[in-house]
Amino acid sequence: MDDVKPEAFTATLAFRIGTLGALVTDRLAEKAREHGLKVKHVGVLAALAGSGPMSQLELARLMRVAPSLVVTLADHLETMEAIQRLRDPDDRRRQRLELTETGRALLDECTEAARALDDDLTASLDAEQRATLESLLAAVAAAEGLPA
Amino acid sequence: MDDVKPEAFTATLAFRIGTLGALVTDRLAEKAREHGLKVKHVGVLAALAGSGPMSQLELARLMRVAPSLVVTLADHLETMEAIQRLRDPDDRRRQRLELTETGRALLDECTEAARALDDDLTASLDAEQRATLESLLAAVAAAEGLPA
DNA sequence: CTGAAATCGTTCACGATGTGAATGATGCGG
DNA sequence: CCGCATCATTCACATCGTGAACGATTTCAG
Repeated sequence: MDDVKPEAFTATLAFRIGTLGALVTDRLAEKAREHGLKVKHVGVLAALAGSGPMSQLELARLMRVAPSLVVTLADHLETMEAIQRLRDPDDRRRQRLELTETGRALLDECTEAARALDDDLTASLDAEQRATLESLLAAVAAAEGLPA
Repeated sequence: MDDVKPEAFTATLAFRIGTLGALVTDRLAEKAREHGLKVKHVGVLAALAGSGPMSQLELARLMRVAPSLVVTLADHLETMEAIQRLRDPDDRRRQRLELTETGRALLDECTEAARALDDDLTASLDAEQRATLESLLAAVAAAEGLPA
């Protein structure tokens, strides 16, 4: 007993998900860069597509990010005309962020790129295993209160 | 047909693994900080424990990190007496990094913390689902050439 | 109605993290 | 022995995100 395996730490879920997450995010960043975006920009587009228009503060909470960061993300997306920034007439402190057609198209392209990445990642898995993995990760993500 | 779901991007494996990875790494960082370490320091300890003593360059390649970063990581770990840095007598350019007893103990504590985190993450899963998830992630990680 | 307090977005200075380009020391091949 | 590769180190730098002000607006108590 008490025979601790040397690889115990790297065999941990926390370590595996962490390192895999970093790897995957790097690759996703490359693809997003081809469209002039960072990963978080795509996160904004996805949030707006998934939850509809919202204020910057709502978005900040959803993305678990400082409100000041949303400013710069929205700035860039607005410049690209991927989103519209409208003062909420009912509360003129709020900026209502809304996806444009351009933004939707951009998101679709990034989604396509992400799917291609998925295919690559799961190349060693059969269809059933892949579906299982997706389902289990979705469950864990949901339990942690992550979007979608 | 062609009815694209709004949540298509967030339902992607790439996005899920990426965001989950960030979340998990943050939590792991908190635990590591209690021991005076960053996550990458623990990565160094784990690598040395798993693959045995090695040079800084080997470690840099294993961790997919710039050699200059290994310098500062090793500096800190050496100060804590978690590793030993010995000039390789056969090739005096190399620094042979080796885990000390202190380092081993530190790694064990961090592994324990990671396991606790794992339990938390998989609280909504039964034992079989958790084992399946671990196995599938290990397969994906292995296919991407990640350690352990 | 009015002034105080809260809310939202914005700006800015800053810390934290990691990289790539020099540099110096050492090893190796002709 | 000399030229070149390799390893570790230092350092300047880019990137990323945060938290503390601040101004504009809304809300609410009295």
